[in-house]
Amino acid sequence: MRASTLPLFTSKNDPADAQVASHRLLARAGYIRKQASGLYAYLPFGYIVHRKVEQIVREEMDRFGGVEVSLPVITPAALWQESGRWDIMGKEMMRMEDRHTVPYTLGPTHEEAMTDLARSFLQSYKQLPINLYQIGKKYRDEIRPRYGLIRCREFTMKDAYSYHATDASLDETYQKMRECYRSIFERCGLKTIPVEADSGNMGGSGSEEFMVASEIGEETLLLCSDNACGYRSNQEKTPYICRDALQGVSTDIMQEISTPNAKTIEDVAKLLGIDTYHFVKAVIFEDKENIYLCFIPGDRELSEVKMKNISGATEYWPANAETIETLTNAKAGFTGPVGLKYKDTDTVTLPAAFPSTAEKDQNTPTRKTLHVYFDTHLKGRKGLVVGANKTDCHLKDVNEGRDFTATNTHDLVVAHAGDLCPQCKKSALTETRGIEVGHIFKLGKKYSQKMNLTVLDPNGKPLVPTMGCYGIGVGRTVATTVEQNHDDRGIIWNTALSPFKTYLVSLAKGDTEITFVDKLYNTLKNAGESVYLDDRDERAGIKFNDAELVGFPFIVTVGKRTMETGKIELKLRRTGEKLELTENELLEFLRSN
RNA sequence: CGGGAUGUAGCGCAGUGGUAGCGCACUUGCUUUGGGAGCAAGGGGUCGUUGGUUCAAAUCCAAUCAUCCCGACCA
Repeated sequence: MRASTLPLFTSKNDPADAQVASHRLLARAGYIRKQASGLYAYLPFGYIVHRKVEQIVREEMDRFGGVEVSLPVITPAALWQESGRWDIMGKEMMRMEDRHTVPYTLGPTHEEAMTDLARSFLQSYKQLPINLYQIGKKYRDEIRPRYGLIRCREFTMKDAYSYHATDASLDETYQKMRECYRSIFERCGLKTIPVEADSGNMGGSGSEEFMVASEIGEETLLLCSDNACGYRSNQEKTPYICRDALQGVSTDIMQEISTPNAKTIEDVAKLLGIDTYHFVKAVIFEDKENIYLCFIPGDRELSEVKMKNISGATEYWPANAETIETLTNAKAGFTGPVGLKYKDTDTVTLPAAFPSTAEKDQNTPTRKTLHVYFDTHLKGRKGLVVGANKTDCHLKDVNEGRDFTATNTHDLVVAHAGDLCPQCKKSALTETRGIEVGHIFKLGKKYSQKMNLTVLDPNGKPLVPTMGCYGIGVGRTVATTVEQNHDDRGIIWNTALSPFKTYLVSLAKGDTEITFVDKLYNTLKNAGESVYLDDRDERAGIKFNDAELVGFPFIVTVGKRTMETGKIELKLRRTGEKLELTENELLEFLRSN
């Protein structure tokens, strides 16, 4: 292709809103252009790269047993109502109505749509397993789009959904997809870290995220410092294992102490000279129908992800001051597990002072239910300091099992670097930031069940298939590849993703030289080489700079010097290494690279 | 949704009440021509929008929209 046909859209200025390398370079090198916040147009080079990633994904998915289909971008709300997610998905779902005021969504994901398609033709276990995928646009009304292609409101995703008669079959496909994803990212030249992950409100069990390590990553990964162990996990998912399980020294009888105006754990810890580790922190949330009371070690934060997974809560908020006072007889900051007014068991239907605000039919009880959770690390602890459920008072020398009982224990707190690896239980965890580019997980029967997808099993009995779900962000793959492969002059593509393999800089003046360049260009093309000829009427410097900015792997320069020496100059974009080659040597080089 | 900031030419920016500017880009001509050329001459903006204050508003005030940053949420 020639620049006179397929122009460059490079710019000397960085866009003012670009914070990160991939955004800055993709914009400046003319690959993408912003149309609105989180919405990007792909210019010719950008779209070529995008299609190349899609094609790699397609080839590998096909190789590992995927079957490509294409679903509408718009999904009727009815399908989302069937799965129950219409109300659960929050404001990030783009919603719309047609002229008849029928509600739809611009699909943020397609579990429902694909399962609806699958149930239209799946009738027998003999048709399983099947792994259906599509490559298409997804929409999420992100609170804050940022980092160019890394966090958009419209983005292209490959999403696959597999259906299985047995868990063993699901596991087999899941393992294939693990292999498939490794292969995809390797072909793209993208180094990813596969980590154990939380499956969020998708539901399900086994889950692996493919992360790209990056300081701009929006997720935190915890890795075992012992390579032999190899444990890698999303912080959201990582179980907390305390490194030094200290026991409080005192086993004295529990006593009440006055702690006026000491509301935070830090205040009281300072007052008493006791480490926050020995405190019990109470975190209270409520939603329309429930109150969630979580007790965790005082030196830790509650993991809302873990809390959500355990409680099933979706739209909740921190309990307000009145709720806490009514619940505990004390102001916020003095809640503790000893002598809780309403707690006999772990879940209690509260009195009328706690009306449920859920708008349901009259038969629904109008009282909230209290759920009490303890972090496992509180089990068996002695010498604790806890809120006394009395304003300005705490209790010290509190022993679990004697003064209160931690039933309903869960892993509730956020793990951090320095905690013990939950796998080898010997080494400490270290922390890295990461960007998620792919995610595979075992979904289970959540959607197939709710959407009434059944096939007949060998005995002629209905069977609800179990599902897997596998996603890759195409734009994110492009962006993170640039994040990993650039220098101060521009992007550095590998041959698999580069819009063109060779950037042919023509410095030709006069008919002889121009004829020579045209001939070389045609020779390369006829040899099946992907080559971009910069035939613009520009100065050498501009062409060299643009060539390096757009980042094709090989830069070939032809001009007066070529005429004099008979040698063509080849520069390797990545290393900067220069070679002087004859035309045949050049052809040979390109053929083998 | 909370906190902060910014909207002036295609892009990047200056302009604190008195005739709308700079760099790059763009057009034309001449010179130059292997690492972002020089000279000359040009074109292009109802200063985000609406309202207010004022003899006078890009500039002050209000509202509104948009964009960006920090936080909470998410692929």
